[in-house]
Amino acid sequence: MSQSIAAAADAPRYNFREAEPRWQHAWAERGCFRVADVPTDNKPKYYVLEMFPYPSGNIHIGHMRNYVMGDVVARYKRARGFTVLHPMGWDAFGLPAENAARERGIHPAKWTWDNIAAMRAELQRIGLSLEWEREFATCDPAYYGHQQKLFLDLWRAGLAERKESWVNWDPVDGTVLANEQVIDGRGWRSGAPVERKQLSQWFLKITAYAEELLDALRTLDRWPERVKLMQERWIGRSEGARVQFALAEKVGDIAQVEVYTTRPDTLFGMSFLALAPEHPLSAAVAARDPKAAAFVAECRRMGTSEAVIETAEKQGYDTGVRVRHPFLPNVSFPVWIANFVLMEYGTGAIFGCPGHDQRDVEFARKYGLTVTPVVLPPRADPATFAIDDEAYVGPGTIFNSGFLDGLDVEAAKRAAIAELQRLGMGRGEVNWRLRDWGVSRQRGWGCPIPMIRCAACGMVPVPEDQLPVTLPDDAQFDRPGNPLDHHPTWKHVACPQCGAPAQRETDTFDTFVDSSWYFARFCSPRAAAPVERDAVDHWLPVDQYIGGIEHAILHLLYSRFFVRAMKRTGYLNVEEPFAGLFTQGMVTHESYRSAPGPNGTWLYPDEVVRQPDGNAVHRTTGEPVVIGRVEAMSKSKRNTVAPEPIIARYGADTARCYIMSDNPPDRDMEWTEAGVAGAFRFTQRVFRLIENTGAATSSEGTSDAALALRRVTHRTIAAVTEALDSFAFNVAVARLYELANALSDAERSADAPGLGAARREAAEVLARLIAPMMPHLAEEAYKSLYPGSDRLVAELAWPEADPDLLAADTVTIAVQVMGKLRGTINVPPDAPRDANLAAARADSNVARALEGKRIVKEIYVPNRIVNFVVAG
RNA sequence: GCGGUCGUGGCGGAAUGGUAGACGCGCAAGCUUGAGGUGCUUGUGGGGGUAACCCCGUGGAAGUUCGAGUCUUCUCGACCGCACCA
Repeated sequence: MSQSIAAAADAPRYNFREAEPRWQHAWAERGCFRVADVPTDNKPKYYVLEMFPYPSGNIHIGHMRNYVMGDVVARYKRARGFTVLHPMGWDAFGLPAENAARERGIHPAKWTWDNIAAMRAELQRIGLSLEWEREFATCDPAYYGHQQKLFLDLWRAGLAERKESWVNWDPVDGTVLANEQVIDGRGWRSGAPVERKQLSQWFLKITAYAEELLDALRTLDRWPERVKLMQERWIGRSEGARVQFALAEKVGDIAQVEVYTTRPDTLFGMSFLALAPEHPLSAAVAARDPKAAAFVAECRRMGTSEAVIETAEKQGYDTGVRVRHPFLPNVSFPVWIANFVLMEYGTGAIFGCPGHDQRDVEFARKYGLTVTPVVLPPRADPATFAIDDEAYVGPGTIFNSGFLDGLDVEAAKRAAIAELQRLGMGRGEVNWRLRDWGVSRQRGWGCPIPMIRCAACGMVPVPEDQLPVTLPDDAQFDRPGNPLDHHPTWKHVACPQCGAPAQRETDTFDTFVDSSWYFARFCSPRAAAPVERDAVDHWLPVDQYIGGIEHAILHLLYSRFFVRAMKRTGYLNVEEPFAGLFTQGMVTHESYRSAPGPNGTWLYPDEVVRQPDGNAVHRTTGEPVVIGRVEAMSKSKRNTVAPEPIIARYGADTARCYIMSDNPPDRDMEWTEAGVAGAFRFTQRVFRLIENTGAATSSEGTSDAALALRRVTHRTIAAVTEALDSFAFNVAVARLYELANALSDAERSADAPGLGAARREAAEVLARLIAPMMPHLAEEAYKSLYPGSDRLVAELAWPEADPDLLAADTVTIAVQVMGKLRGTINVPPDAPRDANLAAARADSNVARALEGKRIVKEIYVPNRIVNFVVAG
């Protein structure tokens, strides 16, 4: 025993610094991860993709966690017999490159390509099973030229259009923002309060697919429920009615106002009508009423930001105009302009029913408008029921409502709509919260929109033989605004139709366009067309997509739209881009400050040393350090850990192992030095165990010890397989620890017949099962078992569990009395019920618990449990 | 406000309605070592007992069940998303 321990301690250490690059080289040389655009093998396909990175300059731990998860899946599926597509590229357009250009005078292209080179090298050191031959960057004309072609096809198909619209304007970035890019009324990047502004912009008609995008969510059974819910709410279907309200007298040439409502059943509870400040009638009133004009201007200045901050503060202006009630021609109501009415939703006008809408009651109470309840809650008394400051929005019976009286809410909705239709004053309507996708950006580092504005011909598409429209090499980024617009020559071209001097569109696409179809381009990245039909037909949809929850709405919804648009334009024929979606959690870390509160400066983890007592001090000064919260890694709090030094110190496999083993992949993971060290010990231990097994020999035959080890080995195969199938990477690693422990125990037991062979089998299985998580170590360990072989684990099939060895020779049955565990019995599997019950009763502890009691029922679950229900 | 997720040892976490705490970290004792940020052994939910064992225990309360961490209802707490959507 002591001899083998000594041997273990003296065994050479696994030299990952030498081994990891060597195996990476071997995989590349063999082309282990290369597949054809249109494979001719008969193996099933599997497309695994991680959300491609923005080339910011460095790979961070969050990236690494993302790509390692994808790599585990890719390597596992490959071993399971799939032909696996696993590409990587760069989401390379974006603002940081322009900022670098502005601040440091580097051209965005150089900055971006330099970052890509650095990050590619970092990724390669992780040992990911990526097919680098497919790599591309979206800032390459070889990519974005195809995007321009796609856009022109969408435009011809009526899925792209130019329209005047109210936009969210970021005054700091000087650009338009999509609704999705406005967070709490502020620009998602600049953080500046967003203003309302009317501009002519390019839009992609995602609303044309609103219903389909919503309905198809039901088919995405391998998507997280919460992502689907977020999309469902974002698309925002509502059923209601469009109602026309005639003005008592015309304002300008406006004679009526249209309203959208989900509560036509409460029309008799109306007490006012409210308009959005941007509504045409508001403008018409403002044109003749300076006070109204001032109110409208005030609303616009507040933009969306103030409105959010002062959610409770509703403000309105009584225009003096009145509208007639559709069902009560002799009754009219005041028309207000109100800051809480949104022009973008519905018709930009609402009818106010304070009794049954919380916003309306707040508005009515503030301005002294009438409140008439029309829905009577169950068991309420119609004579006394009243609304104070709380609207009643529950179910009930309609009253105070003429022909609707006595109906329940749903029946009244139908009846009201029918009556509106009969009167020609309205109709039922489905409304959507989703708006069209504004894709124009006033930026110089993005894909040019391939359109030309001609004074005579209007908007003219760039002829396809002139694609790609490339960015100028000499754009100047040293002043605010759009560099393409400033450029002396770039935008000046002849109109393709009439030849007259014309101007290019100087806006570029929202970068979300770039990432909305890259997964399709990966199928045939060098094709002369945007995609090669055979390739996308073969590979799409992506079988497993992995990325951050922050893209739950924007990127995923846009991609879902793009697949539909590309299907309509004949590029592909799938319904959805991503059949399976997995959203991984963030990587967090403790934060450190030199002193409590605002006096303390943030310290990097490298500067801090933890003391045995749990306190921390500064590495060089020895000053005490304040340990702060565990939170998302961020540059400002300096609580970041870079993969590079970790890999240099412990090796890629150790980092990979730690990342996968620490906790479930969809939860946030706290990065700790102790955790990495633990994983490092495991990698070294696995190597030593397998190395030591290489020479193990023993007598022929078999023994209990050998059989036991073989059982553990095969159970581990089954358990790891199941864990990997269900994304339970942490459980998979735990099972590998168990196998390593069993192998370690066997190493120390006396030689028994067949044990040497069982150890070799366990060692080989261990080497192959760790491969998805720790691929370099797997190769090195396998090589030590088969020194003469040139097979790579990366090319081997997944081990198969032997069913005979999965079946136990004895099972442990728990014996309960009244549901409480009183003992266990070890019996042969599938033993007869009576024998097991007898054995259970015979257990001394069980017998004691049963003493003096009468058994009234015996619960028996074969191979699992016995439960005696007793009385007395 | 609306919607959702999650509450299990000191910590990360396991657990098809069937032996709660696998596996790891940490900790403790011991062995190895010139040394230990090494290797190894044993122990480690709480309480009681020399022990065999017993009692308690998955945020809280109730329910369904022979049996609940798991299912149902309510409740408390943490986190996330959306938010004047008519």
